[in-house]
Amino acid sequence: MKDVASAAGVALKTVSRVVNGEPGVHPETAERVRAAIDRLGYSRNESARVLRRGTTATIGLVIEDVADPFYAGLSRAVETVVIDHGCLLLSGSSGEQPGRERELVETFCARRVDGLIMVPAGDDHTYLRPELEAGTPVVFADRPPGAGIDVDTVLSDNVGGARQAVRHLLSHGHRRIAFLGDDPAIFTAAGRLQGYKEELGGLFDQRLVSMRTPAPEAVRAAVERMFGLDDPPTALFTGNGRCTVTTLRVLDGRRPALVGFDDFELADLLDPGVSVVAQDPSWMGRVAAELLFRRLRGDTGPSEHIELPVRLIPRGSGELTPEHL
Amino acid sequence: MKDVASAAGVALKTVSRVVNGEPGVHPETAERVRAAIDRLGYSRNESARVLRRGTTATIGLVIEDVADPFYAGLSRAVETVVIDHGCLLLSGSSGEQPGRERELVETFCARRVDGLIMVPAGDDHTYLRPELEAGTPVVFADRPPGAGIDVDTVLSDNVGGARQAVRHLLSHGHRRIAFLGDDPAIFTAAGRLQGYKEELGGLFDQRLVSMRTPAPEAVRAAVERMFGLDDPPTALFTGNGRCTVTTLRVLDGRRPALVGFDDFELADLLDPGVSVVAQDPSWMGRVAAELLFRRLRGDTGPSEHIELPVRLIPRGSGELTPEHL
DNA sequence: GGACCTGTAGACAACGTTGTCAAGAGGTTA
DNA sequence: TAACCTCTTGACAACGTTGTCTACAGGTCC
Repeated sequence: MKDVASAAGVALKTVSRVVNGEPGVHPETAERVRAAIDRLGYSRNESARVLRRGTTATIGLVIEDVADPFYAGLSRAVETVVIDHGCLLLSGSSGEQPGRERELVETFCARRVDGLIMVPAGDDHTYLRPELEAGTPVVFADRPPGAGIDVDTVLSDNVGGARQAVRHLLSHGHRRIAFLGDDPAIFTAAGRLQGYKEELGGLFDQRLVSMRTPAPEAVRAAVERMFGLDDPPTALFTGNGRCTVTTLRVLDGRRPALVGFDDFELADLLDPGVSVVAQDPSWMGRVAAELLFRRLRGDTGPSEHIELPVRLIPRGSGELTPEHL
Repeated sequence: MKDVASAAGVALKTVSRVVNGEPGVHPETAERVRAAIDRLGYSRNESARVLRRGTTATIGLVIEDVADPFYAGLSRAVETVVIDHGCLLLSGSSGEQPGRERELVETFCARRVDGLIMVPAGDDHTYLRPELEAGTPVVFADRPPGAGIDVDTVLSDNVGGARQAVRHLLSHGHRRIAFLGDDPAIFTAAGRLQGYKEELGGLFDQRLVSMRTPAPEAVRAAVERMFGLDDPPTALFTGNGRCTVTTLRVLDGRRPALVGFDDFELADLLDPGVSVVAQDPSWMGRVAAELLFRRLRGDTGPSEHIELPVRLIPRGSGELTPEHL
């Protein structure tokens, strides 16, 4: 900028004014400055600007894994909103490790992001307190913060969605409905288990429940165990996209009725089509990002807790009856 | 930092030394400083550090769309390498729009990213010249830069992969093999078309080729047209993941042999399993990122042009014979 | 002609770091 | 005792912006 100024024969501040489109510069002078800028290939140093202005126009996003389609969709939506607001997105994947989550958040904060959107991996977020007190808005998506932290949150209706899935299977005559879910330490998994239990009521049977990381071997073992029972399940409810896909792989010819939580590409092309309780990751991302920008615009109302509805999409697998087996 | 210094009763510079783990600070003093840091919840302002040091420890990544599984996988791999090097990742999706690509790159450069990895959307990258001359390393992934720009590039073997696919279908007795690809303005699509033509030789028939954005209606129209011919195709080669999936959707009962470029989740669960020529997006991301960091460590050798091999995975659909129809 | 605008331009400090240099305390060597 | 070294510490400038304040020229109003 200094070079541009001397090249154009004006003061530093005048260049600054031109670059920022501030008024009070003679058109002719501005033209001369712009010419010098082009000639020198100058581009403003954002770090200095940030330092001076105190705002980075950068949002941090912490998710579990960009390579997971659910979070990829969420990311894309967040990114779109962020860019529409003239900001940039720093993102990182926690890989479901609380330590990594915290590292990412702290790194983002050291870089003075204006705001933070996170899908937490851990359940202790007291480390956020200094940032929150410093006024950095934070929005939690998909899962709520741990105890003692109250911030804006955007969740899916996990309990309701699970109840809907189970009700659907019940209405098709099933009484032995198994649940294959993720580790119950994960908020969403716990909520879906709760909905499953609530809707099942007296039909609940602990032997038809398996909650663990959806690794192929673990799921296979659980499925084998359940189908080896005297009264095996006639229907399955799978707790998330990964569980659904893994389960489909290990079913291996068996054709129980099945409803999965989370939609996934090609669910309609399988035979039978896979009925799912669909979340909308883009919607979640958009809502979270917009909430964040409302805070950045100065909204200081009490923290919001939004629950997005989910939608059951029948495609065949969830409409199979016990007689079909 | 100033506050920490006065709280600990030392000079600014001493705090700086402690924060950066520089030697020459008495352990006792350092302890006092660390206590003050904890007490005040201080965290270093990275913007100021960047301004002073001139390096941002930030890498920019421009891709086509994070929500596309191929780019999501690539992103994740890049992110991992970047974080292992103590840097952060700024990312953005161009949505296949050259203008957006350029905006993203320019914004990243204004923020002084240390390096840039990009999947280009446009074919004119002369705008990168000032940055390249300023010494910012850039790596192109998946597609090469436009004319006049010579930088490190990591591509898949598009021509070879297409030849492999076509050879596979030929070897199963097919002579009427259609190609459903993306817009040939896209480098990868053009390369795959070329491989298809080369391998097909005299069997090439323009009527069996459709190259356009894989929108459902367009693909459906192309498929209907081809199957309405007097001598319809007995096999299809689809030019990328999106084309493959869309084609599967519109085939609607017809069962030609099929090989797709790009692997996708669940390809094995469809009936028949979908044979594909698989790229490895993680590998591409990792290679690109490692190349970039080699440049950042000072490697100034001539620009590298890496071509990653692809692998044909037979799953059933590509092994159907014409007689099967 | 003086007071008062308005439009344009520049001087200067400040943002929070870090690199450079200098200085004081204390010990060792000649 | 002087000269020299090491260890620890601090003063200060600089990074490239932008906000604030001031200055000047020219016009308008009384």
